[in-house]
Amino acid sequence: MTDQRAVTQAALQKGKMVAKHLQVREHVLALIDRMPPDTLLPQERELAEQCEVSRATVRQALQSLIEDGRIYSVRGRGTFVSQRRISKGLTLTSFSDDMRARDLEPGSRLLAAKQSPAGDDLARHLEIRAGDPVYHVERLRLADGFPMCVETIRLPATPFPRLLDHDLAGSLYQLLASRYRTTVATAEQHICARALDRRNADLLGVPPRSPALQVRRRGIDSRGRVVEYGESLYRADRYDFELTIHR
Amino acid sequence: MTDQRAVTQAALQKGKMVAKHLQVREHVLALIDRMPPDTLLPQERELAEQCEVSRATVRQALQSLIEDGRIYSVRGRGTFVSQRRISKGLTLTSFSDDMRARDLEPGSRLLAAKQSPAGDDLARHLEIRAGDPVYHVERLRLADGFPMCVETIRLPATPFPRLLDHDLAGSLYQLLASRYRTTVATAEQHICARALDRRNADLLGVPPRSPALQVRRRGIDSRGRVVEYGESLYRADRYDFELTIHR
DNA sequence: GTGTTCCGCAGGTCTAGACCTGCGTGTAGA
DNA sequence: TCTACACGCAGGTCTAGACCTGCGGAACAC
Repeated sequence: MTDQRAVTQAALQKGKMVAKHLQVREHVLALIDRMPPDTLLPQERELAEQCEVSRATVRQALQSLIEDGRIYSVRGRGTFVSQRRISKGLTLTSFSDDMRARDLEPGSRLLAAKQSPAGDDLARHLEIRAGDPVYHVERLRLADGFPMCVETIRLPATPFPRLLDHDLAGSLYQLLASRYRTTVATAEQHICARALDRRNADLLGVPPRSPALQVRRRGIDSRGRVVEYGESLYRADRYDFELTIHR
Repeated sequence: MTDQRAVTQAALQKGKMVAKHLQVREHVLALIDRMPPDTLLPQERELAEQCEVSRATVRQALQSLIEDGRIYSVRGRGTFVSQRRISKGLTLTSFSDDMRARDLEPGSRLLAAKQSPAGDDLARHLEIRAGDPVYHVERLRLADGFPMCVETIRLPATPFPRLLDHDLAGSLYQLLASRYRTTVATAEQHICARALDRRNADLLGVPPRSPALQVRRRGIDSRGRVVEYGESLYRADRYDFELTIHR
């Protein structure tokens, strides 16, 4: 299969082709798209032949789909299409993605953006030293133009020089990824209910003391460094948090 | 490596040996146990030699550790030890377990237990036919003797004959497991904030219109059948929901 | 002093095979 | 009729290689 290889490499160099296991993944996704739950998929050896790749590559693709809950496999029997249950909340998404998944157009209004030294509490959450410089970004997040949540994010300033000079209206996660090569790999979230104070109620356009969903989030990159500590207050009447947990 | 193979197989047959990739995993876990964060691990080819396995097997082990957040890898540089964190996995726990994890003694006061036919809405949630018999169990859940949440659970009656005859003060999940051999394998949860009405506020011992965390949960067993559909209203001042999500 | 280029390191992708093991079924024996 | 065993299917594990690519440092050039 040396020719095949040469073709792949050449294409990859031109940036016009993706890894084979991702191609197989797409192929299988297209297959299961028209299949009812619990339908038997072609066996791994067959898929390998169809896609002209080795079985190991097929297995890599299937593994990723299993992790996504799209398919499941039973030893000795085969691989099957999963029940089509919307399992949102498992994936780590930005506000923008989250809104788009709900068929809403995300928007943003910057309320504040400043830099100041960290207090004891904030330093503990961000795992930095008290007094280290920290960015504070506060935004009113909109869905189809209507207020959805008030979001306050704090980031350690040192790893992200001149962050506040960028456009802060869009996805912060995207900015961190494109400008600073930092991805939030893990997030610890605390969810609780709160009554809105006057200011936040006004911002969200609801009466004071209305209930809100408070999500405190600590974002951690793949190296285990804390990159953000944020707090979001969602309008209770417009937002709920969905998640599916297993075992 | 045919001898090695024969040994492995013989041992596996006797049930005295685990898969090699799991052995490698343990090996690496032992290594990183004495290492500070961001320490460089031996390279994959070296580990393969140390453990006398192929590089693919090493990679399988490392992959599982990356998914667990124990290590991270940087292309072209190597694999490193992650920051040490206690990641409270997204485990499916009962109220009782949940409270014990918070060092609180779980309790319960039965408010209602009855059987009635399912309406359209409830039937849809439980994936049964309208009119099918359904148990309704309402309980005030206590932590160290103080009200923590009001919980309403509905279960299809058919799979659980004489459920209401049992003691309903303890863990319902435990009852389902011990008496009916049914385990909730998956749960879909919707979390939102609510203002408490008069009745529930009284039950929880807070002023009316106080905010509460509402958790609606659909429990599904390993065969994909809906086992329960419940709704819990937690006192916002005493409860928050923690979860860690990975990308 | 400051880019720029080159090179080596180490992880990422992929192959073509081999063998193991759980599961279901079909068939033969009790 | 029912149990037991044999067989085949299909996923699970593993090997020994090959080549790609991002990263960082060193050597070189301006």
